[in-house]
Amino acid sequence: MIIQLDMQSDVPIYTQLMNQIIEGIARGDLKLGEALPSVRGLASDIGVNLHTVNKAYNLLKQEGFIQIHRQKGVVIQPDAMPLVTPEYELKQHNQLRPIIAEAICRGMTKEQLLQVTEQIHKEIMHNEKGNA
Amino acid sequence: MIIQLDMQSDVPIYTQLMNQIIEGIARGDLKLGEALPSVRGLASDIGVNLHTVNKAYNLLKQEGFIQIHRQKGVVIQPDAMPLVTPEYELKQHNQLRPIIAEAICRGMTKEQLLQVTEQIHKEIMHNEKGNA
Amino acid sequence: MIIQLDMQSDVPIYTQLMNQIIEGIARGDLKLGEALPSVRGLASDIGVNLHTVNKAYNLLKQEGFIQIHRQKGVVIQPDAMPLVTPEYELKQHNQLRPIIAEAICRGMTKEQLLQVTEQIHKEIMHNEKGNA
Amino acid sequence: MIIQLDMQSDVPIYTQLMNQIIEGIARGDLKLGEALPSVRGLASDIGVNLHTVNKAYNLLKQEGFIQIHRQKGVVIQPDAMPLVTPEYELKQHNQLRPIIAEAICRGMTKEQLLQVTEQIHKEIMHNEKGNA
DNA sequence: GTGGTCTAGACCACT
DNA sequence: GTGGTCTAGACCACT
Repeated sequence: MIIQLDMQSDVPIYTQLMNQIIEGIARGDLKLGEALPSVRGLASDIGVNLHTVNKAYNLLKQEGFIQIHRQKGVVIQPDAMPLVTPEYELKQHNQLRPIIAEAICRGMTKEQLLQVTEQIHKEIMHNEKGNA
Repeated sequence: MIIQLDMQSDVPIYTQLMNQIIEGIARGDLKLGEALPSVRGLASDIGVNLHTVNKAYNLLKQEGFIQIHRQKGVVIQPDAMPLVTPEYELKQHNQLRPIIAEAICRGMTKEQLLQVTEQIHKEIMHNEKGNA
Repeated sequence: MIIQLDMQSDVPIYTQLMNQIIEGIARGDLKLGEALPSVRGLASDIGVNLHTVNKAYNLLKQEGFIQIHRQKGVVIQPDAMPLVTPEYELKQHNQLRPIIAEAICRGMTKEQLLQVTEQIHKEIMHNEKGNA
Repeated sequence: MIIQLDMQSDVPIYTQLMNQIIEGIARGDLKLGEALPSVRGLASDIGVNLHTVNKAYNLLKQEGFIQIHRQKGVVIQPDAMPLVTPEYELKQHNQLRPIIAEAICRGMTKEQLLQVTEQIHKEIMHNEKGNA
């Protein structure tokens, strides 16, 4: 999978990394149980410090997206993705709310908003290679 | 309008302030041309640093949501809200994408995602006092 | 509160730090809502790197023992300590089991084991200064 | 005796192995003088590295739980288990202390703590096949 | 070779 | 002044 980072962005690199990996899973580029590059391997590939990759991996592990084995390395969670918990619903709500509020201010209709959402959903699922 | 801040959150206070004001406009609590409290007034009202309110106001001005006059003070943009520019569309896209990707990972269907979006849209518009 | 670290121990420093703070709360030396030293302050006080303190603080925050405010600094969770969750019970069980098994091997009776437990409990609660 | 390893756990495998064998002795599944599988045999049985089994066996030997003979192979210490030495008491104390401190923080009473200890003791002794 | 821990040091965001 | 992020580099534990 190709990781694309924007070093100018004010989104922390480790967050961008997490997002890229999560999207990789969503679109099926990364299959459940599939191996990810080692911390040092990925770090040197994308030209960032090992600790930055480590932080991203550890947070993904905490949230249940990946497993880290001390010797075998890192794999996408083989059993099942984390589910929609109440905590997640709250987090998602808090993330979406200001985005939707701004859209309303700027005159987007509900229909336009839903269309954008659907469009992004399609973009992600489009290259989908089938993730169980 | 009542400002609700979460001092525990890791969302910067100035960002929360911006979000609250933008949502206030979206729901019609804040009308076009309406006066906002002075920097000092708001800061002491909600118990935050002067610089924090200042930063929020300045960013809102930059984005075109408010006007700041030396004499008249701060008012919601009287003429018209900023519109849906290509830059805004890009920003919105970049904000929504990782949220939608995570939702897909966790097994939310497109329909559930649209429902959540519609639900939040309704929440914001509900207390609407008419600025459509 | 005095922090005592054993630099020779194979228990990671950040874990020792966590343990010391948790025991400080247990014995009432650290009251709910009380301020803890800043990351850098504590690091220089006890002669370890800032990142080591940071890791301990962040894990304690994750588990709900402390709150971290970006500017105000670090405080013991003011509202209430984390409770006995099923996850915690499992963790505790897994920690205690091998300890108890070894004690049995070495010929300790159940009574002796309970006595040791009670003794340590008393040691911790002894200097207790009253924690709500 | 059945060895149960958790490859996901961050407890090192050699430690898990040691714990399982010690618990096997505690519960009487492994009798004094009883033969243990060879390093190679056990390693291939449970699918772990030779060195891992070796490390576990060597540490168990150091602590006096097993004997390793060039010819006869590995046996549970035939004469008597290691006893409660001052060093062991110190180690046990250091292991139990942070566990008990956290339990106190989370609001467990002394009685609940003793109950958990007793419960685990019973779990281990229950399948006991007599080596009291 | 893998991740884990720790250090030293820098710059940034926030208030 | 506070914590957050990132780098460069080292040694260790585990297999």
